[in-house]
Amino acid sequence: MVTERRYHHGDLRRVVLEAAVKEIGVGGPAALSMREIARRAGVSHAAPAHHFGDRRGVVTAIATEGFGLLHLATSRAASEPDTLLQIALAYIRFALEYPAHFDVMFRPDILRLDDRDLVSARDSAFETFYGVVRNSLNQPADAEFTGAVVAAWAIVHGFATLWLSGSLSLEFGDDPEALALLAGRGLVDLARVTAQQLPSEADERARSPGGPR
Amino acid sequence: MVTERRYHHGDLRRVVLEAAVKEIGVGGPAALSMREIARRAGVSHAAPAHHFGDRRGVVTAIATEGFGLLHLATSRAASEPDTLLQIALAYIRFALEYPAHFDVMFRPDILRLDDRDLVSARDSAFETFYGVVRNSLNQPADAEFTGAVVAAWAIVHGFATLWLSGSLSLEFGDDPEALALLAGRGLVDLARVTAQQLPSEADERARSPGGPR
DNA sequence: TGTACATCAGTGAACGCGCGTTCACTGATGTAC
DNA sequence: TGTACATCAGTGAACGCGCGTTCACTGATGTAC
Repeated sequence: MVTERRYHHGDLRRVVLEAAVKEIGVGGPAALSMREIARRAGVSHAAPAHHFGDRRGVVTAIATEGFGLLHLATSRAASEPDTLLQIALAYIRFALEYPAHFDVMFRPDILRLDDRDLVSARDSAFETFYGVVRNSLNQPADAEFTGAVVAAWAIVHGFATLWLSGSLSLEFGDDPEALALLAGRGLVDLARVTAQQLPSEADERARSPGGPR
Repeated sequence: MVTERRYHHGDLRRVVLEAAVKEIGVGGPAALSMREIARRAGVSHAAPAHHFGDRRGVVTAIATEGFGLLHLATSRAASEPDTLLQIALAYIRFALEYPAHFDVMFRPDILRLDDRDLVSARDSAFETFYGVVRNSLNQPADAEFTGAVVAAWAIVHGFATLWLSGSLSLEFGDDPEALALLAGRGLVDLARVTAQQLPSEADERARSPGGPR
């Protein structure tokens, strides 16, 4: 642990990122300012610009890191026997453990969407997710696969988002993991009713946009 | 249509709200400034404060209006025969039709969470949602009901959020309603697998935080 | 091992800008008599 | 119908503040010879 102040910081990039993450944790990505980040990182206010250009650069770097972490977490889950359940829990755990990263990952308005590293990290993470869903179903047709992926993503993403916004803990207690499992069983009950109310597969196929991509 | 400028506007509250909604549509709730709202509404920059106090006041009013609109939309769906499907579509349609309202409704950090009107509008909207889910299941036990409500909410909320962030349209086409129906069927496939991977009901009940509230 | 030089990382003063807030004001409206 | 007065809604100038950006600078590091 080097605490003495040197002129050349050596690891300023890392420190700035961590400061930004903390700052987002406090005031959300909206309130993020380069001056505030610098203050938190203990460097002059112009220093962060050296590494990231501007706010967008910082946020994009955090999002990229986030997709990397998500990829890691979901990859691990992919090797468990109960893959589908484990990857769902992994997604939710990731969001709750890294709320600032998660927040920023889905905000196209404050990201450099065309950033190479971001795109590549995002793609890796999602390929893993898609792969797990596909393998969990039994040789799914394309439309079936698309629907399942979107449904799976929506439910874990929705759960994480609602929990982070405080909407769930307000009414359903303070143990997210237990509630997620409860929701998993609720999903089964729900699907039974949904199956009866959906238009027939033929109707749906006629309306659908086709397979993925 | 009165276009002449009068000193007393008469309906400034309404106009300010609409200006704020448009502004949020452009730059997100983060970038919202009272000066910009006033500019858009065509009044002096100090006028909006007269009605709303500050930014939080404006945002809280928009969120309140949003919960009112959601309540309206879901109430209508509640009287359809295929209630569960209809309320899900209603939720998603609402979010996509009023993205600024929807955005703001789940941001505790920029709302006056204890605002009476907000709380009451929110409660009304959710009571309708809960009621529909409860009625759709067959006399559900409390834990079953909680799980189903959370699952239903998570999936529609997740779908809406992902769609609005552009994450879904990027890979799955440009027709949200068709994709939502596809996801509905995917949900059924998913539930089949999930049912096998979940811990037993007994295990789950032992872990669960109990019923709602 | 030493020296010269280019490059890189970070500093700190200065700037102009848009913001929220305050405040004395003015125009419009409603009410009492 | 007229007048006086209180109240309300909106104005516009002024303020201080934090921001991003720019720029000449300086300290540290790496490399060539």
